[in-house]
Amino acid sequence: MKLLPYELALSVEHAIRAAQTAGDLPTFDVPDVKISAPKRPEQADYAASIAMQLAKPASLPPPLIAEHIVKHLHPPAYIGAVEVIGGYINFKLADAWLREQVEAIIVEGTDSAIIDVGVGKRTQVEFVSANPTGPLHIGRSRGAMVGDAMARVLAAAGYAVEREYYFNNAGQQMTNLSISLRYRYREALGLPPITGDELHYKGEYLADFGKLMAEQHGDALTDADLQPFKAFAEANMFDAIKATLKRVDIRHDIFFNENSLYESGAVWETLAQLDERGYIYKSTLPEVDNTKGEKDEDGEATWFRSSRFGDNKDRVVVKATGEPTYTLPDIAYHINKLARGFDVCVNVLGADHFIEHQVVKYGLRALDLDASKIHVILVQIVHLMKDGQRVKSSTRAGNFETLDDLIDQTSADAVRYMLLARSADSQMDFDLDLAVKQSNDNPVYYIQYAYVRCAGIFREAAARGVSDDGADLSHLGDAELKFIRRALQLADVIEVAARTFEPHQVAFFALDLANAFHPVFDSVRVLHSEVPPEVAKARLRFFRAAQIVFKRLLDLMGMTAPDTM
RNA sequence: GCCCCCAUAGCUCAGCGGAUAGAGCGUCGCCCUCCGGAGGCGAAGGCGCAGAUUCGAUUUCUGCUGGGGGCACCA
Repeated sequence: MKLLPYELALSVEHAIRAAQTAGDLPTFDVPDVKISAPKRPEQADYAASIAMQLAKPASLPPPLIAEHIVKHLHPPAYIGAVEVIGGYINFKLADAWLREQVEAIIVEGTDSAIIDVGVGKRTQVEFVSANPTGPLHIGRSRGAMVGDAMARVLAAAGYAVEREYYFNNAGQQMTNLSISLRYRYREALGLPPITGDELHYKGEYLADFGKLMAEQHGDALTDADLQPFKAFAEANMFDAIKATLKRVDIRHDIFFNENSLYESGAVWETLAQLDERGYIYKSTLPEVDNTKGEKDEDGEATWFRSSRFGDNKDRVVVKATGEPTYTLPDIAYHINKLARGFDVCVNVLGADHFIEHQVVKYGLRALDLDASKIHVILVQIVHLMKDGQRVKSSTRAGNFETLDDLIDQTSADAVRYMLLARSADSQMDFDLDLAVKQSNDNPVYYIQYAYVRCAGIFREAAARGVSDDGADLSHLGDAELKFIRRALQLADVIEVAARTFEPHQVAFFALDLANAFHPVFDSVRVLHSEVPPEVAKARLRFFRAAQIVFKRLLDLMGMTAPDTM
C-alpha cells in the first residue's frame, strides 16, 4: 500500500514553489505541507489547509492562494479531482485507481509488510519482562498486549523486529519464592515448615507446585537444601507464563537473563566506566537529594550522580552490602541493547517504572551513548474493579486476577481488544464483572464478524458455482468504492501507529472500518437473483479484498480470524 | 514538597493545529420475502476553569481545580 498523504504533500510543496517562480505567489519560506483526511468523505478524501497558513506570508486571501497553487499543481495519478473550497484544497481519489486497488490488495495478500517506511531498519521490542515469581496478572497483561501489537505494527511497517523478554532469577524475591514453595511442599507432605520459613507468596499456584513436588519426589527433599525448590519454581513458573502468553499468541524471540550481565562482567564494567567519567562516589548519604523521603544510613553505598542530568537525587548503584541495586545491571542491559545495533529499541514499561527508566537514560548519557534510540511506552496502571471496589493486585498476597482467569471467563480475543483499544497513557479501571458480562458485546466480535460475513459469501458462492475469476471491476458501485477509500487508509494508520508508538490506533481503525463495512454488506448483494452474473463476480472480488484487509487488521492485533461465529 | 499520567456524551474511550468533535455500551423509535441478525436505519446527549500563542485551539504553552500513580541501600 502507498502512503498517499506524503506524495500529495510533496506535490503541493512543489506547486507552491512553481507558483513562486512564476510570480503568482510572493517569495517566502515554504513550510511543510500537511495533508489531512477529512472526517466526511463526501467533502474530500484528502485536504490541504496550507493556503490559510500562507495568508500572512503571502499577504493574499487564502482562496486566491489556493487557486494559484492548484494552477501549478501536478497531482499524483491516483488523484481524480482537485477542488478549492474556501481556503481548502480538496482532493478526490480517482475511481479507476480505486478499482485497481481492489486487485492490488488481493495480489499483496496478508503475508507481506503493508508499508515500507521501516525497510532496512532493525527494532527491538522489550515487553512483559516479568520475573518468574507468579502467574501473569492483569496489570502485566496490558503491557503484554501493547508490546505485542507494537511489534506487529512495526513489522507491518517494514521493520525487522525482535521481541525480547528481560528477567532475573536471582535475588531475594526468588529466594522468598523458593522458601514459600518449600513451605507448600512440606505442607503437602503433612510436615511442619522449617524454622524461619514463611509463606512469602500466598498464591494458590504455589500450593499446586508443592503438591506436584510431593508427588514427584515424595519426602526425598526434606533436608534444608533450597536449590531444588528454586529450580522447580523457576522452571515451572516460566512454563506457566509462556503457556499463558501462548494462549494470546504472544511469543518472544529472546529471553534475556539479567544474570548473563554478571557472568560477562558487564555490570562491573559499567560501574568502572561511570566511575572513570566521575559519576560515581561512595557515601552513607547522597550528595544531592531534593526529595523529602526518609533518609537511611545503612553504611557506605556507591552512588551515581544522576542529579547532574536533572534527577532530583543521586541514586544508589551498589548497596553497602556490596550487592548492586537493580539500576546498575539495568544500565548495563541497555548498553548491551544499543551495542546490538538496533535503530530503535521500544521498551514497554509499567508507569511505576518511570523513575527507573529515567535513571537508566541518565546512565547512558553519562557514557555518551545515544539514549534517544530507546523509546519507552509507559503503560499506565490498570485498576482492577471487583464488586464495585478497587482491588489492590499483589503477587505476594496472591489476591490478583490472572490473565488465565480472565481468558477463561471471556476469550483471548476479547481480552486482547479490551486491553489494546485505548492509548497506553490513559489509566483504566478494569471492571472484571463488567468485562465478563459484556464480553459478548465486545467490539472485537463486530470486527471479526466483518471477516466472517465475507467467509460466508465465499462458502455460499462456492456452493452455487460462482467464482470471482476474471471479474470486471467496472461493475463496482459507489458504496464499494467508498469502503475501499477507507480501507486504503490502513497504510496511513500503520505509519502513524509505528511513528508515534501507539498501537491502539490500529484497534480504533479496525472498529471504524467494520462500521464502514457492515452497511455496505447490507446493501451490496452478491448472490441475489436480481444481480447479473458479471456484477456478482465483481462484488465477490470486492469482498475478497475486504476480507483480506480485515484479516490484516486482526493479525495486527494478534486476534483470530474465524470463518464462522 | 517534587516528578509523571489523566479530565471529551449517562458509562468506557478515540480524536498526529483546521471544515458540522466520533465510536462502542446503555436509552428510545423503526427494519428479518435475502450470502449475513454478534446485523441495518434513525433519535436524544459532550470538550473541567482562566489566560497565552495562532488566520484558526478539544489539540500547543502557563496557571488553577479535580482524579490517579511514583518519589527505597525492592525488583
